[in-house]
Amino acid sequence: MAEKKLVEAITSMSEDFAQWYTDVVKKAELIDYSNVKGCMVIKPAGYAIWENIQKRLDERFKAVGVENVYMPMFIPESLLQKEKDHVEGFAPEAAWVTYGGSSPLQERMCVRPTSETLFCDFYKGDIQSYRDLPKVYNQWCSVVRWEKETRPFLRSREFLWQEGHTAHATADEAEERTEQMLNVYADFCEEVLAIPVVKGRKTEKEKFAGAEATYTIEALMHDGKALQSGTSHNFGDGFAKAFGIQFTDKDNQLKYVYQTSWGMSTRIIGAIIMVHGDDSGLVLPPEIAPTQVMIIPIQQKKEGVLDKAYELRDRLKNFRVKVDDSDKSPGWKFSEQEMRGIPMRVEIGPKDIEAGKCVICRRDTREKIEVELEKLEETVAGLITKIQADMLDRARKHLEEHTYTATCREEFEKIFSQKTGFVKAMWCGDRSCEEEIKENMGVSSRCMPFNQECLSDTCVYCGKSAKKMVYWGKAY
RNA sequence: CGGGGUGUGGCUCAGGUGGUAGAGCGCUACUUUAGGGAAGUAGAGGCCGCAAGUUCAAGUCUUGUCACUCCGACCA
Repeated sequence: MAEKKLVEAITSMSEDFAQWYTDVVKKAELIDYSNVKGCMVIKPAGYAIWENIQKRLDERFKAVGVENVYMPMFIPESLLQKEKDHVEGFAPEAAWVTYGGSSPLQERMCVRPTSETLFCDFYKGDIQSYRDLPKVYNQWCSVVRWEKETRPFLRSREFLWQEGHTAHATADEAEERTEQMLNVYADFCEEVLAIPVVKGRKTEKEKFAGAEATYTIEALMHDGKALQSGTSHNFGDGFAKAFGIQFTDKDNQLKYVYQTSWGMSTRIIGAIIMVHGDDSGLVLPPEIAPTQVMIIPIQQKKEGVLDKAYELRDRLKNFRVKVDDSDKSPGWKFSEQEMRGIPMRVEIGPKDIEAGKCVICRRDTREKIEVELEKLEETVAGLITKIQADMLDRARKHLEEHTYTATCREEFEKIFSQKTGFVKAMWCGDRSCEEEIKENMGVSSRCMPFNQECLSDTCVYCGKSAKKMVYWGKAY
């Protein structure tokens, strides 16, 4: 966190975290509010981040055999209704199309809130033999959920995401794929976004509508609230039975397929903001930053300064680098670079040129480093790696320092009344108990982590015998 | 879906008891500046969210309506 706030336009985190978030989103020019309620205009700076996320995630998908497709954006009502739990889960927030031009439709269609039903309908006709399996498809698209309260990136009525949908011959294979994709997300978050996550399984109450099991990665924001950052669902053969997706196996028996789905959305940009940002604005990990280095000329109208800046840019062509040659003052440009979260800037002015040096300033620590011009490339390369690693370390430290343990109800309630973060505690496994915790304490189960520990023998809330260790927290 | 708040230049807002529209910032041009949001001069920009009503006269009063926003419940 920044010690000193240099830009007045951004509310400090400690004063009002929600306002800070909005200020950062606006000042970094990631989005603009649109006149369409609950929808946002993603501006170049924001969309470029999403493009990098797409690129880096998509290459990881391809490496594990995923193929991209595109499905219709409309779902006829009858199709949506085929799986009972699924309809109940999504109908309340569906947007309906009832007219085509001026004539009413014979059957209304919803704008996809998610595409399980479309993939199932397609797979039903496309899969006949075990030779057609597995299907490992993904689509990049937008979906619509009629949210009542919206916030940039975290919750909007339309958002961008990818949704993977697979079909397999066996339950084991489906389970394997579910876990594999969760790991792809977790690795992506840590290695590319520098966001450490807790991997685990959702409780029955929190799982996806229609799923047999939902796995999740949970990240912890700066204010101690949790953000579900990616999910992977194992559907078993539930959807296959509802939609009649059958294939003839090697033994000439007709069988139902086993399915999975998994997704990550633009919401993850909210996580980047709230995990790494500080009081001066956005802080982007170099791996995902659309611009990694901003070169800022000082006294740029002096002979040779701009030329030198362009020369440095050309030397750094292996990185994503730009020169801010606008007619603003240097101080303005510094602030601008910081609000936008550009990982480092290179300051170059007459004094530097004379001394054969430049000044590099890291965005994450604001440390200023004097660098010999001959060593520019290697210094920048080193800093990119260093900043990325340091950001992950700091985020991990924050996660660890805000993860508490409770073994009795009194302790459990005390922690949440005083602090925000994750609380690890044992749970009996009863839905009613979980609901009571939500009701009385305002915290939900985030996940049952894969790394289980036995903290005690009894449920932290009701005292019955404990079945699972759960991460609890307030969530976005 | 329940509760609160706000609508006046691009943005943030000021406009007691009704009298015909203002400031700061931003924007445009020029000049001087330049190592942490520089300064001067000159400009451009508003049927005051919308619709009725009261009145000689409505940004201001009445009613309705729409939009946005915040806090809860529901959700990625």
